[in-house]
Amino acid sequence: MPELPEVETVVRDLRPLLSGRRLASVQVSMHNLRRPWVKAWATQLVGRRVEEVRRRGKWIVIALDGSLFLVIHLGMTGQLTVVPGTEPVANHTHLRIDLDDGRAQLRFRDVRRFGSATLFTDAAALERFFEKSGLGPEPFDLEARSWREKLRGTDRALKAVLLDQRVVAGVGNIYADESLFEARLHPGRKASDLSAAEAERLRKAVAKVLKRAIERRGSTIRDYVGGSGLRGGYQEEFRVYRRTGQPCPRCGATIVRERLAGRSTHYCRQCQRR
DNA sequence: ATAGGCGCCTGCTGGC
DNA sequence: TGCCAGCAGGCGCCTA
Repeated sequence: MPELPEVETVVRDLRPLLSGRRLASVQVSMHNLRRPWVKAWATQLVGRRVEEVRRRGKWIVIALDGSLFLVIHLGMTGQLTVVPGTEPVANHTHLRIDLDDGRAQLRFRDVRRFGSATLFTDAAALERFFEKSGLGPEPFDLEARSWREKLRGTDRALKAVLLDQRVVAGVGNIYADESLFEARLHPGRKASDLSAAEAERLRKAVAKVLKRAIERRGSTIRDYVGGSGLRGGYQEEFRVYRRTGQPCPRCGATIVRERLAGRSTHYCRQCQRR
């Protein structure tokens, strides 16, 4: 699911709803997510105050007082919302945390359970976690020179490079395809073959596409909703993703789909030449 | 060290 | 209508 624009939307939605609130009772489901639940969490979380809600790549970080960090990844089908506690509990809801206003509840729902929730007990441990995964720079902070060098240093296909969270954090299958279309680059092009101008075009395209998608509150194909349950709107602006067989908005040629880097990849053969 | 493939899960869609 | 293959916003582990 959720790539950077969706996660950013969740974070922006949750920030005013969670900041300053204290966590009350915690309930976890019997199913493990990607990582098993740790029973001790429930007691560790109770009474903590939310100091900050932020994003790093596709990770949501809820910073609590006492240097505790609840870190959530939405995987493919994760939903993190704050709803009235009286709202019926949807199936596949794995975590519920009551807030101290006595009415609202933070809920984590994840049908496919590819998501995760992890608790870090100090800032250094959280930092080590991101470091160990090699999480790359945020796309809006990408420095032109290091980006160019990074591309020059690998023979992999552009599609694979964009999906690699170590190269740039937050891009997934939708926005990789949309960015490559915006930059008029074939997804199968070898990164090392790009000219400096092409590399720069791609860097700008990624930022432009992600920025616009955030403005539209991300893309909802099936499961994704923002922090207050609202769907996204960027799917209405897709130019290649999931548009196989339809005309290219730029040249009218037919959009094709191919398997690349193990993922469904959409592009225009006319505008995106090898 | 790097790149590719598979498995983890559930649910929906389209073809027969 | 039913069945089954294929597909889905991701990532981590295993191989070569």
